[in-house]
Amino acid sequence: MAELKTDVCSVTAVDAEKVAAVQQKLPQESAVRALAETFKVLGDPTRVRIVMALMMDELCVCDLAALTGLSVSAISHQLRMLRNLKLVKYRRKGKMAYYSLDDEHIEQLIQVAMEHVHE
Amino acid sequence: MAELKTDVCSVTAVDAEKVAAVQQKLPQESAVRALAETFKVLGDPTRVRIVMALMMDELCVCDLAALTGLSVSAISHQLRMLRNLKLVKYRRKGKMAYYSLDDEHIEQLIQVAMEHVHE
DNA sequence: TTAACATTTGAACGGTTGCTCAAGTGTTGA
DNA sequence: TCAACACTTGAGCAACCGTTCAAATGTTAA
Repeated sequence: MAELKTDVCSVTAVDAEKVAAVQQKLPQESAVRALAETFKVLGDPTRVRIVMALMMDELCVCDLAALTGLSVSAISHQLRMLRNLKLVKYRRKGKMAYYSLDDEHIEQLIQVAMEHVHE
Repeated sequence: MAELKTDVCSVTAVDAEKVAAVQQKLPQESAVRALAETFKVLGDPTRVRIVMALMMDELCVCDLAALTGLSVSAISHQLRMLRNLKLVKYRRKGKMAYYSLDDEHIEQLIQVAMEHVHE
């Protein structure tokens, strides 16, 4: 009865119409992955602290290290990740690298998530 | 010159005033952790698909398994996580368990994150 | 040029995560 | 009562993550 590629798991209670309708409206693979990546990068306490700190001020790597109590190296690794996902940007001034947020949506995300955790 | 507990990493370029001001405004440990947990649970393609599917319709476990191509067991494990974080709820009807979203903020989060990934 | 320094990078490590498989729970209908 | 079924749960395993440590990069100032 299952027309799709897998009847490996022979589920009989599937509401095929509903599933087909929903499946059609789901964004494609790549969009889902990009969405998950964005959330994942915010899914770590250290990176949340970094982002929230940068919501308040522009800060250099060692400021962030002092703020979090972590090593400069650890912070740099995390900043690279945030940079790759386009959540933060930085400007160089001599030896220093001053980081700030790159996207106004990020503050919104933090805001809405705060409302969720506060029930 | 560093007055705090660790001068392990003897950073000299820290802007102490800025750091102190930001640190004071950062939410406390537990709030940061709760925030990160919320993002982390959305930081996986399978769970994103589940949540987006539930934005469109109420679905049972095997509907979601069919939708994603994963095993019923895998879906159930993920639903437990979403349940624990209060992102989804369910009602029982006989043998079936029908899942739906538990929090209107989740849809907002997905919405805002979509705007971010679409540049 | 050289030393000092802010930052970045790569390797390596323990801990975590997402899946599968097998077994368990509880409901339905014969 | 019993088998079928929808779902849940626990163990186990490979892949991934966040940190540290050591080394590299690139800038400043002597």
